[in-house]
Amino acid sequence: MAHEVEKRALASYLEAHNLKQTRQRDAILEVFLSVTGHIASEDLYQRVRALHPHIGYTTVYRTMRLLCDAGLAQEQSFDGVARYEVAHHHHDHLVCLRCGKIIEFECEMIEATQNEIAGRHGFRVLRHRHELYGHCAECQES
Amino acid sequence: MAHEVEKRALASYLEAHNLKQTRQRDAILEVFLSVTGHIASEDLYQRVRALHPHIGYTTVYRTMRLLCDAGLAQEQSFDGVARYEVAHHHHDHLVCLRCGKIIEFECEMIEATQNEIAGRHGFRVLRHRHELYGHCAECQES
DNA sequence: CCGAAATTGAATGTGATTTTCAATTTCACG
DNA sequence: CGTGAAATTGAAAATCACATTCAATTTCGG
Repeated sequence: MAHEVEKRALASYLEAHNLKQTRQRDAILEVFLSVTGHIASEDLYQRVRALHPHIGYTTVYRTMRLLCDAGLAQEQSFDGVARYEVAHHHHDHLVCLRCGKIIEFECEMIEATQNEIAGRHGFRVLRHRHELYGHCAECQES
Repeated sequence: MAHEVEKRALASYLEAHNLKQTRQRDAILEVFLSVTGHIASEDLYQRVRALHPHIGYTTVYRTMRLLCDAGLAQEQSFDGVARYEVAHHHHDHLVCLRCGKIIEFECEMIEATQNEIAGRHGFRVLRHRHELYGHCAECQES
């Protein structure tokens, strides 16, 4: 059985919050972790349903919120629909407007400059979003 | 009569696209330009309605889309509701999560670094969004 | 095994747009 | 000036994506 680490993380989050371990939550976590990249709730629901026809959209939706709270997932939104990705080191995104491809990037210098600018305005930054929209290499050719 | 430049810009956009000059469009442009900062369609509608009770929400909504197409307005969305600001030199935003204050900033170095990163991935950047969310100076005190 | 508490999921609600469509207005042309 | 084809308006209804309700079901500590 894969994803043991994440399953244990979820289990301890559930226990710590008086929540219950359920087949649905297990199944959704499993499917979510098996997906690479950024997936919309609707798409995730379709995938979950393929394996577990009895699981409803609401449960998928609520479980993703739970996984975010538990720190296992992160919500993004590039175009109005919420997408989830497996939580890992902070990064920003390059989004292709034609094919929808998403590339992650990170840059120490930008982060540092950001904080410097915020400080200049007396701001304390809690989070940020930095997205570059354009055309990826392949899409520029066609 | 104020905002002559913008009115002329709208007029030529309308003419170039076989669209028509109407009282509503004039009125909405006038109100929009008189507002400083970032305004939500609903708020703009309220302001327009105060002066022109006969203008409906739909028209305000559609006109803002038109103004965006014409390059006179720009749409932003920090929290799920669309906001419009007068189009001017590109900049990014600092958003206070408590009071909603929005501060604009720009940084040559970040822009340059962005393009450099995109280029490294073969991306051609068309636009971007860069928003820092946190607490402004005043809100940190309370 | 029991039962209080949490969870599920179908149905319904919500809020912000977005579209429909009949009535009205604009404006190029006669 | 009139006309009429094409664009616009706006009240109402539709959409979309997410969020909540609530009765039935499941979980799990004792």
